[in-house]
Amino acid sequence: MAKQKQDEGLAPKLTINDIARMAGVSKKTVSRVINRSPLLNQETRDKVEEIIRETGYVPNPQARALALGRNFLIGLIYDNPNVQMILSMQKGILEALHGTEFEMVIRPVDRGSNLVMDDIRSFVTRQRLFGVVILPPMSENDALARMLDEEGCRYVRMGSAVLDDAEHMVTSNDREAVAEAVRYLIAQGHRRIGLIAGPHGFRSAQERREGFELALAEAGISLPRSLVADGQYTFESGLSASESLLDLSPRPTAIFASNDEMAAGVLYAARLRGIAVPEELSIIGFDDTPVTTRVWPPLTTVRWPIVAMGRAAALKLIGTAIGEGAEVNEPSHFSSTLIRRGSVAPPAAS
Amino acid sequence: MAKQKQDEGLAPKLTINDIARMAGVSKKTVSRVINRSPLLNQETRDKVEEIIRETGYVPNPQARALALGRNFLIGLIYDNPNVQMILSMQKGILEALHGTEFEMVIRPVDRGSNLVMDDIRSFVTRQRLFGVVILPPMSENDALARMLDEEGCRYVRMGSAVLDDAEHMVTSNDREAVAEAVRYLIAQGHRRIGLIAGPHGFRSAQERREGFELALAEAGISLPRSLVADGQYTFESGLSASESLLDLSPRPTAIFASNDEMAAGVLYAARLRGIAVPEELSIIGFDDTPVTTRVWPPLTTVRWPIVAMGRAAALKLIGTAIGEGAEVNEPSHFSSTLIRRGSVAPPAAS
DNA sequence: CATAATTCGGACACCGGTGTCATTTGAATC
DNA sequence: GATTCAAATGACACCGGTGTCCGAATTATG
Repeated sequence: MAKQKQDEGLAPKLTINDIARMAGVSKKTVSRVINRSPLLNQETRDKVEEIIRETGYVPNPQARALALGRNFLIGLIYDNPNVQMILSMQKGILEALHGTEFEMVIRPVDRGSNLVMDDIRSFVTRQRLFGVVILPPMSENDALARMLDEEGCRYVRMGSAVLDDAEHMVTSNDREAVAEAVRYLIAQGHRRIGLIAGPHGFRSAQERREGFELALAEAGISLPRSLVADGQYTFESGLSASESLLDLSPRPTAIFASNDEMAAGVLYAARLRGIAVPEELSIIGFDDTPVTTRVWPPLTTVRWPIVAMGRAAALKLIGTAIGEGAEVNEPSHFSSTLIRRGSVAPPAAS
Repeated sequence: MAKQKQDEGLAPKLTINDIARMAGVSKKTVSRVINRSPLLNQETRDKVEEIIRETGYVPNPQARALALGRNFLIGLIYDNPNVQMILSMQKGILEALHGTEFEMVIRPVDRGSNLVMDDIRSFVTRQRLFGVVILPPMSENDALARMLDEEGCRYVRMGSAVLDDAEHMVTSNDREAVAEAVRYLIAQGHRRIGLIAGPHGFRSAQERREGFELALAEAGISLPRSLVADGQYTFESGLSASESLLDLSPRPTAIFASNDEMAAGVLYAARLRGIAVPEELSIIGFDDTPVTTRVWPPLTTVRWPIVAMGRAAALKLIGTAIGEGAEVNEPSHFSSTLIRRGSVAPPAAS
């Protein structure tokens, strides 16, 4: 049982009382300065601010949290297997939070577990989170959004389409981005184009699929069921899903995979069978993760601005708090771009 | 200026006073039960615990943080470019923290910025962090450790070797792991083996280099300077560093890259030059990141148990707090294993 | 110039826990 | 049975902020 021996000779922390005494005002007045209360004499405000600056005083977040009944923490909730996306999102959120009093806490949850809801509820209520950012596919869960509303916890949902809840959405337009990618394949001369779809129940998977079908329909190309394979957004699933496509005769001359991991799986499968990419098979992925440039040939893909979206999400949450209360009721919409690398070529003359 | 309208009809949060009233004891007694104070009558303890269980009462972390002058947050500090490692580490830490009252907060810092120290100081003092985990190479910064000591902030340093500060270290033995990998190459018949080293100033880079040299020395193989190239632990640096090695005549028959990203760069460079891997060039990397299985051929590499190390680090920090006060003064040491995939073969007969 | 209206600042309670120290209780000792 | 002592519990201040409400100072008005 080690005794606690703390605070040996540390610079004693300044409190609001110290500042009040030094400024010759009451602590409440200092509090008003900190919180930018409008009903303050400019002189008083200047005086107190001066002292705060000189002393480098910073209010104790724990005390504020207790008094306000709300912590200065932004939660990040995800049940997503895509590490790259998660880290980019963290990066964006941290960028927005940097220099503010907010910190980010993270809660990965088990997709499928039926304790998820309780887990998240206790997460947000115990820590009295200021707000949370929810990543897809969890963000598509309306029950979760309702629960957060009930608990009085702000939230922003990242998504690939505007759901019923525009006010809380930060989105990218996956459907149109995929359509553009597929139009590019068609422009190169491809007609037999395979799709590796994402998992059922993922909104993004559906959006991407719709974009795929849209581009084909525009060009009057029919899509036999055999050219669509189901994947799980993982490398392994992309690898096995592509088997059925590559067994087809005639073989598709191009494959769109609904994310990069699966696209890497397609590439791997092609290699195993000795199919040359891009000469005999063109591949396009989605996400623009680093893997696209590590493999050979580097993969053509769709890039969506994850970091920027993370930043936007965090700003949307804390915007009111730090006094940038602009257009907070609009969904924030981002668009994606096709990144052309080496995995697409015109189909071999057949 | 939106008004704040909170707590509409939420289940009012239970406080320690409620529990005290229900149990017919003082709040201090309830506090003692919560904190497992030893000087409590067993009967009283049981009665209070019973009520706590029934009501599902959870103490307010903000209030505890204020009263104790210490928050229940574990910080993760890194200046490391390796996303995969960071996420694995997060995973390990979160695993250890799950079910406790602790949360994890993250602080990426700019390597090189001279504000780093102040940034971290304000991070740990403002939030009154319970403790922090520091990832390499930042973990090798002794000045940082001293500063944390001064501030009374617990810390654990992840590293590839035990520094002067064994008590706070969680380590893996990179040197021995690399030596084993290189012995494997030698056993396959390789004699001209190139090294792509990590950046100067990284302890892990030095350890890996030493392991490399050790294995060569054991086998009586000399290491000409030309067989060593400097990298930065990035894909691009691996790509360019391997240029000089592959230009050599005679060319090395194998290359050890100090991490997987650079190994992927070597593979890419080989592909650009039409050098067959593994027939004409064997490659071994380090870290066992997913990229090793995405490329062709899949890369032989060294796996170190990052998740387990993250878990160990977090447990080491909170161990005393949750009453598992075991061997906390020992460094926790982990060992790595060679993962054999497809990028190593005996050298072509020359 | 007296009075009312308005603005500004302060006293005090409170958020929900913990530390200190005094008090009560029961058993042990003489 | 009175005294002593240790163990168990409680009263109260305190951590460092914020909300409420009221009084003082300042200005506008009659």
